[in-house]
Amino acid sequence: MNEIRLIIADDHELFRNGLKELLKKYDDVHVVTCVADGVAFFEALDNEKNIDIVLLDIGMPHMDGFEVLNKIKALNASIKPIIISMHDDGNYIAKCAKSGAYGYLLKNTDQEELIKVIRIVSQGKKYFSPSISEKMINFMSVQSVSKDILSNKETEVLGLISEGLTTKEIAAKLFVSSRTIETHRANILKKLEVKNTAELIKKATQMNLI
Amino acid sequence: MNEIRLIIADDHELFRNGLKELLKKYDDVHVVTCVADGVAFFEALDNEKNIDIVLLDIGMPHMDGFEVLNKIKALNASIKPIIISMHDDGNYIAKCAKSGAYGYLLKNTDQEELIKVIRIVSQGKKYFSPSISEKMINFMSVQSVSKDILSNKETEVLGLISEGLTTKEIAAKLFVSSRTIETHRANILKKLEVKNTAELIKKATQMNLI
DNA sequence: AATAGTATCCGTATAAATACGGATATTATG
DNA sequence: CATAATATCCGTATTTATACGGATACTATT
Repeated sequence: MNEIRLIIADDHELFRNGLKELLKKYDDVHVVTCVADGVAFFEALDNEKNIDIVLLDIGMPHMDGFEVLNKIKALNASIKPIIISMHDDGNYIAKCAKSGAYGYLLKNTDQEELIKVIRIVSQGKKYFSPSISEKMINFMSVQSVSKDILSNKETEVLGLISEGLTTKEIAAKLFVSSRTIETHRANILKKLEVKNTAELIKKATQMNLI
Repeated sequence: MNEIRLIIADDHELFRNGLKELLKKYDDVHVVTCVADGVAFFEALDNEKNIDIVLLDIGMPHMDGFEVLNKIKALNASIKPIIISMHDDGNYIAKCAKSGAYGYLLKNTDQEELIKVIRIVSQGKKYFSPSISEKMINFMSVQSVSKDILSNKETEVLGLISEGLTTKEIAAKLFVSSRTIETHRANILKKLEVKNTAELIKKATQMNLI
């Protein structure tokens, strides 16, 4: 029988300890240690090896869950993070998915769900429950209103800008004068209510325009 | 009994007609019309009113599924698109979710799943099956390797750049000389292997850095 | 103690972007 | 048909960004 070794990272002592007690019931799960923030978590990770899973709270002091996720990802560590959050914002969920979370649970999840996700994730599979996925998908589509504020040409120019082409290069590519592209640029900035290229690309990305 | 009125948009005649036949079995579903591409779809939409759902193929000539999705979204139409695709790339799935799809089915889905999704979506709810969601989530986290290539200061500067601040403004904000920020900028461009701000912001977004 | 990485600063120069203001031909749209 | 939006073009001026090359002080790590 392979024991699942996990760490609990949550700044609420009661929750942390409760969770630990609760997991004692399951023979295949061993809570190696509990920590109260991201910094302590990485210290613990240095001492303990062969950790399979971390149950990770998002809202922690010092180094929050997002930072921990990103750092784990950067470290290329084999530990698989499961987020335990109070919030079911699609925003949060999508961020966690992007940052490499293997699961996302709400704090009011029932035990069956919790142990189920732990077991699935311990095998290296990701699991986001249908209701969580739904929240995320809804969020993803919320953004972006109108692709229509930009004209076709403007959209085309925006695409080329985002690829790093300069005004001159774009002009050459589209067989028009640089002044034309400059005008397009100016109009795009105006329409998206931004003041320079950096902000433009950021906003366009958010709006799903490129 | 509320009849579900739907349009089928797919460039493969056999598939289109087969689907239509198949849906005849269900009394609550009425296939209003079938079209072969996006342009024809919008023409049909002009003539027929009260369409609830469109079963939408991604790979169509003239105007493909993505474009149709985006246009529907822009129109703010009440019609709810369900994607029927041959591909289960997380990439495609995520794009569709972003573009407002209400469902995503593979072409080898079984009938039960199809009619189930149609009925769920007809009530205004989105439905992406667990296996489809999983593909998408896996894709989302694939990107981004190292937050570590940038130093702390560089990351900070990058964040401010992405908010549209100029070099001078950033310098003032961080109480250093403009030349320092210029150097940071140059180093960031070098590290991310891009040649200007536009490309920088795009790449940073993809890498989940901002 | 030495090395590597980071943060800070400087000069010179060119290229590119942004801010004004104005104009015409074509295409949609009411 | 008239109006509005679009794509195209132009000038002038200023501000920013990018490309070179070089330097010092601090920190952390070997």
